[in-house]
Amino acid sequence: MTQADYLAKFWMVIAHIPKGKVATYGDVAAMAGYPRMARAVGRCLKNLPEDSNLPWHRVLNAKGMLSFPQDSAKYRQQRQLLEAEGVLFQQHKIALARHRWRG
DNA sequence: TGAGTGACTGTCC
DNA sequence: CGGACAGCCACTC
Repeated sequence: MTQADYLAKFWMVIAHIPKGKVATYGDVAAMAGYPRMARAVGRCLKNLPEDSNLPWHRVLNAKGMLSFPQDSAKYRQQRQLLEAEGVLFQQHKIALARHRWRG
């Protein structure tokens, strides 16, 4: 197993998250077959090129919150993309129970 | 070479 | 509900 192996799997899992649904970093890692590799998922997204068509905005942390400072451009961008798909925010949190994707 | 860091998490107070 | 903590692993000094 190499780094490229799970990065590729994370990519695939994320690509399969349905519109209007979300998954946590841990979920993505587990679905890809690498439980406890949440951080690796984060790294994966961090390295994503701007022009990738990966729905990276559907991935959030276990608290149901975005992993960016709330006053950052990234936060606003991700939140807008999610709301555009019908994902509801309660203050700064998402109703995970309602939108969490079960592969 | 080793310590610090980070788009993280589950468990245990 | 929140805070501390130990796993986790590639990357950067």
